[in-house]
Amino acid sequence: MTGSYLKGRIRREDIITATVAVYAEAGYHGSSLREIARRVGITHAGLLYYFPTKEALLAAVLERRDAEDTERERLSVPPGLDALRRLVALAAHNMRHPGIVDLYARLAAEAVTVDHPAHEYFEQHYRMARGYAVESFRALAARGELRAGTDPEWAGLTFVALMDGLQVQWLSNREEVDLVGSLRFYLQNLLTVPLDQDQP
Amino acid sequence: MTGSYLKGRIRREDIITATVAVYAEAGYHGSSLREIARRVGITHAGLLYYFPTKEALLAAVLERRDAEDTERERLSVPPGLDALRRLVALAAHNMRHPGIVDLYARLAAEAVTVDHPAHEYFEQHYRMARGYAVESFRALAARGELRAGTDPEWAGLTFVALMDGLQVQWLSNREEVDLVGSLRFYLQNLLTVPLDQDQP
DNA sequence: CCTACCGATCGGTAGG
DNA sequence: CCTACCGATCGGTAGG
Repeated sequence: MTGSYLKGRIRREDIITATVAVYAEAGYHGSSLREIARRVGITHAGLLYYFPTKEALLAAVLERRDAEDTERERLSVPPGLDALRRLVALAAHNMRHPGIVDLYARLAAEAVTVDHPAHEYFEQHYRMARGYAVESFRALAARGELRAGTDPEWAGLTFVALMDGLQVQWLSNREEVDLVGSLRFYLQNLLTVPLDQDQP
Repeated sequence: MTGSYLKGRIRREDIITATVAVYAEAGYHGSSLREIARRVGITHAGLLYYFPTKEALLAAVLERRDAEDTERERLSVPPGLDALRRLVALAAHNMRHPGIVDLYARLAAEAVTVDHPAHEYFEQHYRMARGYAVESFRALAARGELRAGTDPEWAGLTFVALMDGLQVQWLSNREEVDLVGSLRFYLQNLLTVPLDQDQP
């Protein structure tokens, strides 16, 4: 039996990987199936054999990201100081994979239009991220580790927005923008305890 | 004499206004000269009589924005607390003109690619904004109005990034995101003096 | 400013 | 998966 499902699964993964790269360079609307297919070494019609429409391909890209996030979530800590530390570590990790940062910055900006196929995805994505951050700040507040008068709602909202805003600036000028340092600065300003430490 | 320069100038302004709206909806790459022309009531070839290429039209859009900013600059205050207040007021003003917020969020994200025709514009734009914010925080620090241990460099960088990040989130969900409140929350957290007050 | 056109490119389909 | 094709749309030009 030559026809193995495995081969097709690998092909799909290859296509999605190439798609992420092309989206990062040109955005969703600016990308063409032909360019993506070229990088995989097939024709655009061949690509459409695996993903029937351009939109289905976008959905697959977002689904893979969700799957990765869920995998990470499984290992993840409950909301709190460690959770915020982990988000900073995630930002540091992203800086070593600029393509992913590119992709999300571009897609998120494109998707603010309600009729964009990824609009709902990002709305939900932001809501989840905000919720996680807000819960973390609430946990800190309960332990008296949040500065007096600091509203966990505001803190969570601004923290998530800051992560995104910093990423766009960092993309456009990687020398002048210290992404991780800025996040740490921001967090430390809200805390009554040191952000680091406690690990031997 | 029927051929008045005035008519042409007005036409150009009309075209730029329509362009801003279309960019906001579709981004630069996603916009077509035909759609822009349609809104002005001419053909796309007619549009190219006024702006010889698609890129020249983009340049005109950015130039007009710069002109408006310069006009505002003329009335503007020196770096300091009033300057930061004014930036918050600008954000509040932008919320009443979502099209402009849309336009800049989308263009900025598109333009992170080095070969984008607006790349240099945004790099310069961010540098200026950061510089203005940093100078403001420095002035505050000199007057002892900045919290102890707060680095003006970090404060300026994060403030500008926060403005941008909040705008994207606000665009995607205008009910749940309080843009101005978040900015005020952030600023107040860095200050030793009340952000408001002092005006009768 | 328009009509009329160009070559290029797009997403998608038919038919194997 | 490919070849071959479709209709639609793109930015730009010629020629008035």
